[in-house]
Amino acid sequence: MFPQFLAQDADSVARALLGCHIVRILDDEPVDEPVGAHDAGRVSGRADKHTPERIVVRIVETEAYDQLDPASHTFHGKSERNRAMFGPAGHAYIYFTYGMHYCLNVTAATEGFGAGALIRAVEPVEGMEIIERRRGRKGADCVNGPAKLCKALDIDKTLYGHDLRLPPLSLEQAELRPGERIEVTPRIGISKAAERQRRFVIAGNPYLSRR
DNA sequence: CGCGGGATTTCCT
DNA sequence: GGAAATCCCGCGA
Repeated sequence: MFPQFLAQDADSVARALLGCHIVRILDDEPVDEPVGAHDAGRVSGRADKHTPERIVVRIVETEAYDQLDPASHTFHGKSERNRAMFGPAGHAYIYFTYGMHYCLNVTAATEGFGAGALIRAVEPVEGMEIIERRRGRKGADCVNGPAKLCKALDIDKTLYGHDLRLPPLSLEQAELRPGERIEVTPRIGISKAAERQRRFVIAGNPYLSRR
C-alpha cells in the first residue's frame, strides 16, 4: 500500500520518488486485420490482435510543490485545474501548459492540502524502442524533461486524477542503486520562490533535464 | 552551438 | 491581458 510513503510533505515525497518506477500500459491501436471480403462464417465481433505495450521508466528528477509555496499551482487555493492536488496522495495531477504540453505530478500529503511532486525526468528501463518510436528521436532527449516524458508515455488529461496504484499508469516503489546520491538544487523554469531548494535529482544521472 | 520565437490553455489580477 | 512548473525548430556564427 504505497500511499503511506506518499502521505508525507512534498519534499519527502519528491525525494522518495527518486529511483521509483512508472509502469505504463499502452493499448495498441487496433491493427487493421485483413478480413475476407465476405466475412463468411464470422460469428463473434472482430478478433482484434490486442497487443498491449509496456513501458517502464525510473524517476531520476523531481520537484516539490505545495500550497504554501508561491511557485505552486495550489498557492491560490483550489480550482478546477488543480483539484487533484488537494485529493489523496498517490494520484496523478496532470496539467496542460504553454498551450501544448502536459506535465505529470504525483500528489502528496493528505486530502485537503495541495501538495505534490512534479516528475521532471526519467530513465528508460523497458520499452525504449516504443519510446523512441513515439518521440521520433533517440536517446535521452526522449525523456529528459517533464513534457517530453509525458509525450513518451502518452500521458494526457484523460489520466487526470488517476490512482497510481492501478494500470494503465502505475507507480512502483524502488530504492536507489548502490552508490547513487541525491542532489538538491533550485527548481527549473520558475520565477516565484526561485531560490528554494526543492529540486531533487540522482546526481550525475545521464537522463537529467539539466546537468 | 546558442539564441529567439511560436504554439495557444488556464489561471489570476 | 499576460504570464506560465516547456519544447522544438530554424537561424546565424
